[in-house]
Amino acid sequence: MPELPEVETVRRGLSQLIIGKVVSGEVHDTEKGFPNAAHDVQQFLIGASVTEVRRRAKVLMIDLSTDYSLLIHLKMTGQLVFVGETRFGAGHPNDSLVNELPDKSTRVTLTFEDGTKLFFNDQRKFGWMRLMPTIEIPNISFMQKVGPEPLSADFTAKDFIQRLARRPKTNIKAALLDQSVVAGIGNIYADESLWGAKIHPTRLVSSLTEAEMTLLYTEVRAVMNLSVEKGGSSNSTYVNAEGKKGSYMDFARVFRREGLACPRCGATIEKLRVAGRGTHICPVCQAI
DNA sequence: CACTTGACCTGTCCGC
DNA sequence: TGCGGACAGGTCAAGT
Repeated sequence: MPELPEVETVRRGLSQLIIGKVVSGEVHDTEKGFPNAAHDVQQFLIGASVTEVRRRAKVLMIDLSTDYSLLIHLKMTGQLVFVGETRFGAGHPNDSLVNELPDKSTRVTLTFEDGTKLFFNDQRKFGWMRLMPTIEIPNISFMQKVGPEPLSADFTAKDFIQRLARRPKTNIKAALLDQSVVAGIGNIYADESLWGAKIHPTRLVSSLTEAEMTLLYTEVRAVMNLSVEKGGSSNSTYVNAEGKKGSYMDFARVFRREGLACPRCGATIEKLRVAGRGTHICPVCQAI
């Protein structure tokens, strides 16, 4: 899925596109994609207007005037695509989506009173959308355990080091992917950050020096900030709220670049398996 | 308890 | 061209 930069890109897009819109009675869903009781949908979604679009870690929250929210996790292949038939001109990438959506991956379709639509698509069906009272969001188990936002101004290197210290016997890649340590890092940005800090992904957290962890903190933030700026990374399924792809992969230094030259030292990038995930490294820069 | 591994799904790509 | 297996940006439950 979409990691923090991709979800943030979707959030920014949706903020521009759907705040103030009113959900009409035309809501289509599948049991898997939208498992809320029908009476909740009727009472708290239909007729509600969108007041805010928020993000915490990789979870999106669409707040409604009924004091309910739609919570959405895109997991690996989820998309939230807004289609406004009159909003985009001919030739705009969104234009073709008017006729392409819904498709077989569409799990939920929301229609607004002005005729525009929001599609929740998910090829692999790992993602979810859930309607719940806004005030109860902080109580769900994920929100209780999720770590700090890595790009927030008050997240410091000291915080990062202290939180890593809670997982001393695991490898650093698994620790970065652990959402209770820091929120929002996924497979792409874990690899990119470790390359930036010249740390081998199988190194145990307890073996890292303070200087290495401080550098890793800087790299995590730099990589995430760059990706947010570039609209995230796109493989085959990720698109933003307007159905467009992000360009971070043009800037990736190791992720999915196995067999190519390391941009720093020229050695050949390798792919291995760490923490059950495909992992990309420069064997020279990131020697154990 | 801390940590690792499978399961959840569908689609695509790669080797035989 | 067909078929089997591995793999894909995440998270949780079950296993050691």
